[in-house]
Amino acid sequence: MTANTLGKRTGRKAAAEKTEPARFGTLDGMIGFHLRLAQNASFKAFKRHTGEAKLRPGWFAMLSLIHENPGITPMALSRASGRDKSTLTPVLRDLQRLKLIARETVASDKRSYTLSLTPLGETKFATLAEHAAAHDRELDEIVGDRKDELIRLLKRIHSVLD
Amino acid sequence: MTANTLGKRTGRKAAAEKTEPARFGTLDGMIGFHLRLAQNASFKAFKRHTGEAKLRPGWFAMLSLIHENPGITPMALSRASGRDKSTLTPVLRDLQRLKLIARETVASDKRSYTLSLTPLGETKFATLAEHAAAHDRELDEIVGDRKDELIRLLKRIHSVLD
DNA sequence: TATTGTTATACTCTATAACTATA
DNA sequence: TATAGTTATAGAGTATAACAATA
Repeated sequence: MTANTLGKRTGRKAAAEKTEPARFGTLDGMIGFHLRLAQNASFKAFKRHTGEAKLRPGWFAMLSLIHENPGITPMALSRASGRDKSTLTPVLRDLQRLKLIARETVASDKRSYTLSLTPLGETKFATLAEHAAAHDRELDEIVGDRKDELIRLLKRIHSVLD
Repeated sequence: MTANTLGKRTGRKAAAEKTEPARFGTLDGMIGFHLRLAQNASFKAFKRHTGEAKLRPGWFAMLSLIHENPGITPMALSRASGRDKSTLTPVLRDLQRLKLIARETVASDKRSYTLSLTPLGETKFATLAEHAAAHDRELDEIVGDRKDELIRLLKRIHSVLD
């Protein structure tokens, strides 16, 4: 057994893997498989970038959508983020506990309420956006000039399948 | 509030959403965000295709890799599937309990063992592969002739980041 | 009757750390 | 010392179903 002389380097796999890679077969031509691998790798990289800033992965999209759509309701947020409404409750509770978002009752519908970022939330969002941007720049470098093409395809997958 | 007259159609969002969509802002240009949405949509579609066949999402890649690489060890499987070795243990236990895979001790290293599909495992794999292929054909239709390009980009994201 | 938001519950995928038995 | 595999534990993301309040 060829020993691996390299230690683990903060979440990335050892560079010089001596064992020959496995064959992927039909898996190699499957979009779904590579989608999962890429998303997982991106997710881990995102945590590397934002972990220090105490940014929970699910938070950034929420803060960003509320920032862009002040007065948005949880239901609209659910649709925009592609997550079930029930998954929003704990996230919004956490964000409010941290005073990053504010809820306001809406006269026209007493069941619902509107969401907006507090000044503190805006400040925090700006910081988080920098980290997220750094992450996405890393992705940008990888895909190069095919970025628009890639996003277009990913959007289409989401909109057609979901 | 404009009422939505359409019922839910097995996991897909209502077609004619009357509420105007939210603005995405910078999120719209972020690869990571769309990667998550696309992967999630693909995952849900995969479950729609394979749910009847009792195919747990994580199983197909495992069976496929063992099928393609008979005699592969758990560690090699871990690297190939992009999952930590500790996450393989319960999956392999389940697959063995169902008599789909077989373990064999390897003389050269008593710590490890090799994996292969049983005849039953091969049969089951063939069935599952059909369902998975149906799913991927759905993805193929969506991306059209950009499939190779897409897979190339996804592979690069995975290999560079992980 | 239908919808909004909450709660309860559960499932999947994933990771880290500590452990054993080897190497 | 380092590696293979297991176990224990935890966290993130997600979903469904039932519920109360309101539309």
